[in-house]
Amino acid sequence: MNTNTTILFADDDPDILEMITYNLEKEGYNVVTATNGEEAVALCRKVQPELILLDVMMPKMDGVEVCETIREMDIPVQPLIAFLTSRSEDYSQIAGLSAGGDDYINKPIRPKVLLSRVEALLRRAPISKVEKSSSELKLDTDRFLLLFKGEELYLPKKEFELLAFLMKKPGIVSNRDQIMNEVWGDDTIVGERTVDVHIRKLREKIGDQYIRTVKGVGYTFVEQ
Amino acid sequence: MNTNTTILFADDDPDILEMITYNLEKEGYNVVTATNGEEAVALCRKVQPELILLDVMMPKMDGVEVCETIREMDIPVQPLIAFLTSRSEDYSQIAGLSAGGDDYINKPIRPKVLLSRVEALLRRAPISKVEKSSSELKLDTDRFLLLFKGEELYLPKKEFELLAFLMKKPGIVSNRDQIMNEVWGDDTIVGERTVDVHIRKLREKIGDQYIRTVKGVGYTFVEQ
DNA sequence: TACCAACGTTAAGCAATGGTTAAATCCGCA
DNA sequence: TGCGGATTTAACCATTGCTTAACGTTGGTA
Repeated sequence: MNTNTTILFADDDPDILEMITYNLEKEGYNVVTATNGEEAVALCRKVQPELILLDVMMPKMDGVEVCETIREMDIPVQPLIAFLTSRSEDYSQIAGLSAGGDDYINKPIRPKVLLSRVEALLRRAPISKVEKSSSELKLDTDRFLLLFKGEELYLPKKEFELLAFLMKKPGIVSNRDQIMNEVWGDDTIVGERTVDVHIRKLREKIGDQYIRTVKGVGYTFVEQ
Repeated sequence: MNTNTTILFADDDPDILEMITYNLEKEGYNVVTATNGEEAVALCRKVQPELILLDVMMPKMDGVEVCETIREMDIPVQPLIAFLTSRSEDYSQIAGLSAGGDDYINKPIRPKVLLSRVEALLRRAPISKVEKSSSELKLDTDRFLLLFKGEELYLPKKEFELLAFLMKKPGIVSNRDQIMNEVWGDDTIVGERTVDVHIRKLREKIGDQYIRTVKGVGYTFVEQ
């Protein structure tokens, strides 16, 4: 059975909450529920679920916000996140997935469909989920500071955002376009050398070993 | 770009085929198309795509049958499979996903939605991380590095892409035209000896035993 | 054996790319 | 408005990696 798998389910409708919980528990999953976004974030930190089912429209914090918050959280294993929504418009789907979501399930929810989907999501989750943050270097996005070898280092905004972006996907190579879109925004156009200069300033502060250049491709954060 | 990612797209409607192909290629994916189920299965075996987009209703063999056939195939890496359908009934979704599909996309297809979905699927795909192959030699396409006898080896872009291309179809002989089209692109024309030189540099780094020359035909990656 | 085509090898030149630096500009703030 | 740090640009430099050309080697074939 699925007794080792914890699913966090967040929805503001108690009827749906109850129905889905019943169905998931019948399959042997551990289910934890939240009725608003803030509760979902708190519970995620506490129980560290494998999968989160997020209603998009919720009080306090909507699903997309919750997703973004969780994706920036410093937790050992990032959960899978699937959105539930009755809105089927394009923009909603894109907003959800680009916020770091893994799937999108339309309301009204049919238990059997949901179970199939949950199964498919978990089946595909990477097996080796031991994601360790480098011990010497930690980013505190709330306080906007960098913990480097025990000391607190305040970085300028752009440098901080650039480092945060790279650290979000350690090991994965991001190209200049991706970096500029994410850190500067789609509408801002800056010169080719701008990124380099910020990379240089970061390397000046934290050393060369953390950011690797992949020529012709981009940059990547290297875990130590 | 996504030049290392091949997507097989199967649909019996040539208009949809063209539109989606255009959009995927714009993002840099390699797209291979089929107009019926049997063709899809044959092409899957041949090109070994990372992702297959399957129309559910097709002549000869429907999408679900294709999926089942592929999931039973003995290929080095099982592709991700997503279904496309205009039927949104429950039974169809469940049939699709329990046949071993990874996702379900409703028609009518909106290009932007599809691209988000494709991206989300590939982002999380365990198979695209470390290419399964000989124990001594592993390619990590996200990190742009080669794991060779336990050590990390950074290869220059072209060498990496060339090796990735060959390793994608171990045992299958690729001729120079195929290699140049895939690694260099259709529009770039380089001399005959260029490929040889890159092959040589690769052999210098990983030894002669992995890449075999088939005179008059091309090169092939040899599994150890 | 002599020839030819195909592939291998080498080194050199060149183009692309990123690194570096300093100066200019921007921007918030008093 | 002027200051100071942050950001961006521009110009130049260094390095890497790509390509080519010239020549060497091999293996098949008449």
